[in-house]
Amino acid sequence: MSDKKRYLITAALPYANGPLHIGHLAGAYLSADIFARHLRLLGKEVAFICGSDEHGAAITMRAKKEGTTPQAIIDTNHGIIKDSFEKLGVSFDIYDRTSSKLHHKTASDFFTTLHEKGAFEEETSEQYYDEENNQFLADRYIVGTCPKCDHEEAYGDQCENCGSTLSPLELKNPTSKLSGNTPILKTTKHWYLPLNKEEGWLKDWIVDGKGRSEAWKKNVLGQAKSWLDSGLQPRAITRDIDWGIPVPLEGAEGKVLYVWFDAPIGYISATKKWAEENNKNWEDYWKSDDSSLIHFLGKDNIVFHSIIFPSMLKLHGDYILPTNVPANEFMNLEGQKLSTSRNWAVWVHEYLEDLPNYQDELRHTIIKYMPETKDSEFTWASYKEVVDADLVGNFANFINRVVVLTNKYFDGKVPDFVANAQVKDSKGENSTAGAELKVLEVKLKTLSEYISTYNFRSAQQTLLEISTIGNQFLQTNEPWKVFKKDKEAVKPVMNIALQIISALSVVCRPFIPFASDKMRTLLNLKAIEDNGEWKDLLDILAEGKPIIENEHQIGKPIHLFKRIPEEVINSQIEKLKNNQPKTINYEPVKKAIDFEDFMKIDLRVGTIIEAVKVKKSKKLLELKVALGFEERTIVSGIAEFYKPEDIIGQQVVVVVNLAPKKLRGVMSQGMVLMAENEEGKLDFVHPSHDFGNGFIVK
RNA sequence: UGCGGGGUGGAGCAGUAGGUAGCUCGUUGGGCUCAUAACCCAAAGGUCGUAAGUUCGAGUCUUACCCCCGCAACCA
Repeated sequence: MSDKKRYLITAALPYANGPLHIGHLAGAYLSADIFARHLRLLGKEVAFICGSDEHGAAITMRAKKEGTTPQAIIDTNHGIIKDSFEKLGVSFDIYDRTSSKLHHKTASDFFTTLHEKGAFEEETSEQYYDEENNQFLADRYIVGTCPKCDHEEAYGDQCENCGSTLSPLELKNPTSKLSGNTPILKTTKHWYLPLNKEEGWLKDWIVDGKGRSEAWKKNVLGQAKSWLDSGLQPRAITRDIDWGIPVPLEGAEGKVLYVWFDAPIGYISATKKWAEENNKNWEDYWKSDDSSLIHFLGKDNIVFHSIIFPSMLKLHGDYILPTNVPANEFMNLEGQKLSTSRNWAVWVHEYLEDLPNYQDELRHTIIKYMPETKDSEFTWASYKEVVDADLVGNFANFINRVVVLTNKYFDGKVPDFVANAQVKDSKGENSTAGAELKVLEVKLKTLSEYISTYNFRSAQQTLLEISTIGNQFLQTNEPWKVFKKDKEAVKPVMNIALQIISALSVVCRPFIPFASDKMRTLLNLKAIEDNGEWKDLLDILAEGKPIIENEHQIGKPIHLFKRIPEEVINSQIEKLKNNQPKTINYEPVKKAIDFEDFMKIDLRVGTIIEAVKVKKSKKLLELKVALGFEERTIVSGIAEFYKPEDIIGQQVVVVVNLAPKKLRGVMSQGMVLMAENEEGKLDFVHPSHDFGNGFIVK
């Protein structure tokens, strides 16, 4: 860890078009929270910044679809998200929003400064415009016929049939996905950030590590490098929509800053607001070499935080560059990708409602399975397993044992610490109280080191090792046996055990803050103010002194955690499976065609007689279809839904006069008709009774 | 197709700078009874995706291939 005086920690701004789910927590917020809490406990100056990202076309479209306003959408979601973070104990110093006045001004000024420095390029071009919706169309909202392979549903940026990269202007018969109409061409002017000019120093900085004080994670470097290697392109930073921050230039009416330009500036405006409210100077955090800037995010945001935002900061001047960009990969849920549209997620606000006061349990499980190096998975079964084993059996049980024994034998008073008193260590070897305190000190340092180097899973494991050692320590010393014959000999044992749980009450805080508070109450110790308590602990231990004083009176035993009943996880799994997609987007009806056009298509009934998977492809099956008068080889993209052996004998409808087309090296002579539902699942279209082959369908 | 990540005992994962293969859960046996049927000890179980190469020595480096996941659609 770069040992700086001040730390500016950001977590990616959640997009306010939906609530928060566990994937978000796993991606950025819990790691950031652990990191920030740890630094505060070490007595560092910390600003932990986040807020809602509230601009962008997706929000306006959602508003249109739901018949409401963008403002209403962001107000609702900002409220839910903010509340979820608070209740879960994510300790932002400020959770701001990009629709705020201050942010508008900050982003606007930032743009102006860059513009005055001549950092942008202007370019006028023709773009498709949907007259019904009064807006320019993003590439993905235009479909048409591919100029290369005549596939009829190519997108504005790419044809999924032949894989070629396209521009919307190349498409034949372009159609707006919004209205189904043919869009018109309009000229429009946009400002571009010429990232290609920044390549030089970015390479030095990212690839060679020039001017960086910390090693970056492998996945982050990999992503950033691949962007650099493929050559950076100028990126448009303005858009023709009416929701966002107006471009502060003459002749730019009706244009706004593109969200990814305005969003990261949100970190700056939020810092300003926080500084104002707390009597601090925001520039100390953003413009001083004493400060370390660390961006936490999920992998989809790597390019913005490693390349684009640093370029913006550098071009603006005065700003420091990020020390590190610790990005996590993605978390899956019960074997499947999290998906907002399919409602396949554990929503944080729903979790908090269903399982109130189980915040630490969720935090612990997500940290345990945090996708630090690769995608990981959350299952309710593992949630129960981890809570029962780690939190109940190991952690809380150890604390409970100590508290019960102390109450039983010494009326809840801490017996005296004697440094050279004889005790057994966790392995059963002879040791002294002082030596055992050293063992604890070493563990605390290891734990601290892991957090500082972004190894949060290892850190959590180290935390649990401390209570494991505690459990072993009790086992080898057997105070319940010894007490019967030698009360004095039990005193140093219980003292050490109490030292350990006192330390735990502090160092567990970044992970399970609610338990930390309960432990302080239970032990009758001063409430933690997140201000150097961990450092104090290490200082005391370094002097060989005990953490909790002799004769200190602790409270009565309580259960910090409870086992998760089987019914709870069953009902959660049930709930997940019953979730239906909330909205269905029906494809717009295509343009009318003549009867003659329709009759050009020759459809026939056939039967699949052979099926094998096409090598090197995941979607394609090579089928042999009997059509009566002949047999055809047809390649069909159904491998994800059907096993080859299961579809032999299946009757199908085939387009027999479609021009042959080579797919993955196999010539396909026709097309099997399939119905596709909103999840993209495919099913055969076929006669409802066994029918001969080769007959016409009309 | 381009790019990123990965393939390690039954399951889920660690393996940092090449030198006896670790952890959690599960399984089996034992111990303890202070504790939330929690805790502690021990055992069984792996040719580290495949093939070749570098090396005295490779899970760890090189090359080829096979397989899985993700990003290339403003969902961390």
